[in-house]
Amino acid sequence: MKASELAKKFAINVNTVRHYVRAGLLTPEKDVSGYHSFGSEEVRRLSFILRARELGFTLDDIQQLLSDATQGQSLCPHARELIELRLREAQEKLINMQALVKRMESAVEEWKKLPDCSPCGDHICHLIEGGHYE
Amino acid sequence: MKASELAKKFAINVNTVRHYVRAGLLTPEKDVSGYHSFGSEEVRRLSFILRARELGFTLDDIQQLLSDATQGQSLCPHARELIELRLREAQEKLINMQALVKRMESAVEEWKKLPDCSPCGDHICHLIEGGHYE
DNA sequence: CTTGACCTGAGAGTTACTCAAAGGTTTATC
DNA sequence: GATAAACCTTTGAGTAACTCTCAGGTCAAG
Repeated sequence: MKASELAKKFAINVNTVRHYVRAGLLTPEKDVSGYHSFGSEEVRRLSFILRARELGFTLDDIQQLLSDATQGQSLCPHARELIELRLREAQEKLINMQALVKRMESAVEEWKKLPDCSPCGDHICHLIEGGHYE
Repeated sequence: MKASELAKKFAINVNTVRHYVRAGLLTPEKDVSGYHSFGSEEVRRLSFILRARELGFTLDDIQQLLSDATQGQSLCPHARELIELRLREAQEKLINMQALVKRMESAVEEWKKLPDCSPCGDHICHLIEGGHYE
């Protein structure tokens, strides 16, 4: 199976496949003409990668898990540790995003009540400069 | 005022100040020995930059707003357009983050019920491979 | 045999910093 | 006056996870 076929199978960009090859997450063989040849093992690895990605693991995490696995170690404890770390990070990021969206929504609301102004010596943009949205 | 003094005044990293200079957001003069000299205009610009950043504008957005302003145009309409765009983007990102955190939380919960397994021919890591968290 | 549709690896671009290296300046001390 | 510490500067690289582009090789059809 060539890179483009693999990409189509999983409905991802072919460049993403190549990116994973470059990063060492996938290690396909090569045919005589230098084309990648992905076998069923590589298909299974890609499926693992995509599922782990959906769970919030970084590519580095996934790389570690895969190399643990090929060394015959049980990677479940490692996976448990990692996801709890990534979960905490994601929760924190989520809180920040929520606060940002709230600030933006407030600003948009407040600005509806304010007129546009021409710039003068004292203002770059009074919408942004003022403390109106807090 | 030198870069380090400006950074201290706003409690930001001095490298951030330099980054804004490099990006053209701040345009300080130079003294005889080649040191940056930030005047009150630059202080006001940095204050604008930081406030706009808090509202979710990108540095590129901010650059545009500032250059509009120096060209004597009213940038309020532009600012309104931009923030509505950035707000929609942020809302979408927020929804994705919420879904991700939910998936992660479900996975952590489900995994508590499952034992670790040694890797065998059929599994890389059954925690991740299985459909247990959906 | 040439055209067009593939494939490859390598390199750059994205965001907003952050850090480090190499070298110039200033200040204090001896 | 020499020197060392503590500044400052510009420049280049590193971060995450792709995405895109480029130059060049391969292959099937007409």
